[in-house]
Amino acid sequence: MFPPMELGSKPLFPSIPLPTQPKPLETFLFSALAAAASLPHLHQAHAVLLRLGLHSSSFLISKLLRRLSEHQPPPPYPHLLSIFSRVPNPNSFLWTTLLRASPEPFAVYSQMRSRSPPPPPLSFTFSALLKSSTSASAGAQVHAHAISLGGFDADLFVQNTLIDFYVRCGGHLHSARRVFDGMPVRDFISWTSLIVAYSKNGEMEPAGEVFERFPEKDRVAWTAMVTGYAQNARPREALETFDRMLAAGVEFDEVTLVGAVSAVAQLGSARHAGWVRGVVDRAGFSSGNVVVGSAMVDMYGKCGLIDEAGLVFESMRQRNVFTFSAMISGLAAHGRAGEAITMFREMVSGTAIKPNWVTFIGLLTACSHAGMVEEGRYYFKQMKDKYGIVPSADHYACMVDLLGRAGLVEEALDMIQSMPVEPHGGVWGALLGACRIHGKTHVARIAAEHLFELEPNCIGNYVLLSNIYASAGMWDEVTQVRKLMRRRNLRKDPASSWMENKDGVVHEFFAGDDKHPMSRKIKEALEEILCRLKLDGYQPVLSSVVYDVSDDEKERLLKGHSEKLALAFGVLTTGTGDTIRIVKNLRTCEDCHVVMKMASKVMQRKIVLRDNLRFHHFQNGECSCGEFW
DNA sequence: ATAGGGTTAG
Repeated sequence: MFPPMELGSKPLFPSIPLPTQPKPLETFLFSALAAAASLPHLHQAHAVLLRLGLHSSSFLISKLLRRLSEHQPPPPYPHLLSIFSRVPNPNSFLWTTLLRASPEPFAVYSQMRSRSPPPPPLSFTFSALLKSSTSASAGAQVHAHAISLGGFDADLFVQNTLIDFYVRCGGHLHSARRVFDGMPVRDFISWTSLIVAYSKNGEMEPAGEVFERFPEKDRVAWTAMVTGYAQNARPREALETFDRMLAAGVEFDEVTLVGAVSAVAQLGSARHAGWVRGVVDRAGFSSGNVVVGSAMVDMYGKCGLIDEAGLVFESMRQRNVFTFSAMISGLAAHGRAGEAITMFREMVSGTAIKPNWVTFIGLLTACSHAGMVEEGRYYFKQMKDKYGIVPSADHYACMVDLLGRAGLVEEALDMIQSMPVEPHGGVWGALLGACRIHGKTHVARIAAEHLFELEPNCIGNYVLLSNIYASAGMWDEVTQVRKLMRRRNLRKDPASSWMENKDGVVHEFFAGDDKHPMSRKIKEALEEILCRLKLDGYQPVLSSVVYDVSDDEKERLLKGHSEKLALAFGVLTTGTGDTIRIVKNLRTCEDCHVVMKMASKVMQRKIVLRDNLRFHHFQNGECSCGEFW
């Protein structure tokens, strides 16, 4: 398994220049070990140590073990142990190195303690034990033991590790805080660890308080705040913090930018995307860092600029499974299933990158949004058989969506009833969505019953069911659902659309509202647009209204839909060649979809509409979704 | 030796 430990004919450590002044042999060999570029190099180095009779040096052997265990995958533990066991009197440092590499660090620790005299543990020894502790009580025992030995009750290193440990083992925030409060001396790492402790538990307010109290905020602490807000779905605050950091003159790095970029992705704002791109470019990180690049691919996809995402993807020097998955999901969200599939095929045949379960979510979503049932079935099977990925409930949700959208609602129901994992809300929700498209009231009732139990507070499900009944003219059932909503004290999310004008001001519109300062002009502009569309044959799609009212009233309600108001506002406030970008919080209706298509042709405008789950690109009377949404 | 990083469905 291991290469023969013999000296080759090639120079051993070509990257290490010979010392100009003679240095002690051990020091020289130590730096050679540190720089050995590959596993074979390390094995050769080991052979040299053996020849020179230095295999008993704790100093050198611990470096060797350390370097060996850094490799992926590391050599098996028995191999490391055999190297270790040739050292007659291992020191604390070497014991700790072995302990870190061992599958059972506690066993190694007790062996170490049973020596006579026992080598004194180091801070580093306890941090290694804490790293491998999985329960809070195990960690607390290490903590208590360290204190009982004396000399560690105020050890900065051990205490810093403890803060991190208490959070990692399941959010024991109070214990982490107690350690922090009891520290006589704190450094950057103590402060940042506590900030991260709160933010990993979704508690950004206390995180912010600690941050403000920290007198010497450094780059990492600022980054922890930016990232914390981004990871807790608070993109505005993430970007505000990033702005403050720039204003304070603190240097940022790639990690900070990743936080900022992912915040912009959540905002979905094309203007912010352009801004953060500029920051990344000026800092010189545009194509050199896989993580920044992958985050940018994702960001552009989520901001509606899918072609820009493709350009970033192409320009990257390195790509990994995150990069490909982000690109595939982006293409899927923009209805470009063919390209998503091509990208997947290129990934599996043109690179050594293995797809993971997230990659398949993107790929299956692409198939389902394009109605490519057979392709979807094929890749679902491939995922299991060829890549050995066990389908999760999320994957089943994609499959139910795929079958259901394509009209195979009964087959989708069968799949749910026979799937080996417990279906969650996403799975039943996909089925309910399919029932809405295909008017399947019977299956809808089944799906809804499960959803009302799994997600009793999710309003969307009730609205969907009531709309399905309404479309079928089952008004008694509609009343029943509405009563149930009232009983459970649920209120409908108002539909809204928004767009950002050139100055970055976000204008939000609600159905039928006239609160916008330009409301009168917007309504006039909309009337004019609709008139022009009618000359081209537009007829309002009255079935999009799910209330039992007269046709005139239906037409009036349709005119109030928020995305139409946003469209009129866009026509009024942007230049003739500009793309109009609208975001809507819910699914868009048939009628608005028709209006957008026709407007894109009649007014010669590109319109990008993001609804709650995907992008529609309207151009020349057609939509990228191919009528499948 | 200890702190901050990207991809996920309805």
